[in-house]
Amino acid sequence: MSRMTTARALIYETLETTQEHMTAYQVFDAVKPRLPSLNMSTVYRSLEYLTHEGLISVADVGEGMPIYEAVSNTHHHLVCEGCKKILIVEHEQVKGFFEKISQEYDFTIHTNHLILFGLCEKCRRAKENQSEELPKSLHP
Amino acid sequence: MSRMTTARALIYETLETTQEHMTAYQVFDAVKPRLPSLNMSTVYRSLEYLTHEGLISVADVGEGMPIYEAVSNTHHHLVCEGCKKILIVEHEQVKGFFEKISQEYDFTIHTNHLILFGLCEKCRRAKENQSEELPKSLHP
DNA sequence: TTAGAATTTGCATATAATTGCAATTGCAGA
DNA sequence: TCTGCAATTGCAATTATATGCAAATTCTAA
Ligand SMILES: [Zn+2]
Ligand SMILES: [Zn+2]
Ligand SMILES: [Zn+2]
Ligand SMILES: [Zn+2]
Repeated sequence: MSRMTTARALIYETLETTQEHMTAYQVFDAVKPRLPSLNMSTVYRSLEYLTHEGLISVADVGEGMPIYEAVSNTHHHLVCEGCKKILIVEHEQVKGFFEKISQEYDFTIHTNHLILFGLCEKCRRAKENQSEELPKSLHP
Repeated sequence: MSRMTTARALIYETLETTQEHMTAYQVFDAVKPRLPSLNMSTVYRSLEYLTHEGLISVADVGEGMPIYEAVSNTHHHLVCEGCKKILIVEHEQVKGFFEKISQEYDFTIHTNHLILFGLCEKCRRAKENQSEELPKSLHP
């Protein structure tokens, strides 16, 4: 049977308290003082465990390492590929879509932290003022 | 200016021809015979480049390494966390949602390969026949 | 063509993440 | 409380991915 050990509890508590996205290393740095024996393997394994239990979520926002956060108020993100800004999307805006897909494909969706990439309004405008520069050999 | 080099072109061609999801290593193995000097660093850098150009897409389906594929017919996936099965979702089913979010947040969505995790119908039923087993200390 | 500038590649190295295994810890039952 | 089993952890080693830099390649324009 699986166990909620000291390491796992402290890691979860940290994410829950911080209420911020943290990388595995940030979690390690935050918990280490309270659990000096803590090892990076344990951090990785605990994060995987907590994710699997649905207590935290992990997201790759394309900049370096994946980030983890406690699952409390379900939400999602828009990540701008231009300025790297991360916006929050309320679950309310996504719910309907999930339900539709669930029904259509008879599939229960667990994903609770959707990451959508694209361009924010500012970056889109900035880009419109440049001529497209495709690699030459791919030009029509 | 960026260049469509031999390595990049062969890597893209491989993904385009195969029409399958491939890991970085599978791409390497497939291209190496035609370009013996090929190096894994180049594979990783080329895949990153092609992704950035929007020619291929990358997805982490939770099983081992990320997988790459040519962007041709836009589609998405449902990944069952029980049996690991990967279903295809037509873009038609997603389009409306993307448009709604785009308008609501004034954000141009580029994401073209959405991965949603959950449970397929079979695995959901299988699970319903088990008593939930939460870690003891988290029980209410 | 050919020279020169700019980009990309290979290689070596660094960093991130995973895994096998023995030691430790947590839990259930006596 | 104590005992014994099973799950977890630390550590070392492995694998996956990223990066600095010099050499090679590609492109441009003379
Ligand atoms: Zn978030
Ligand atoms: Zn932006
Ligand atoms: Zn796909
Ligand atoms: Zn399934």
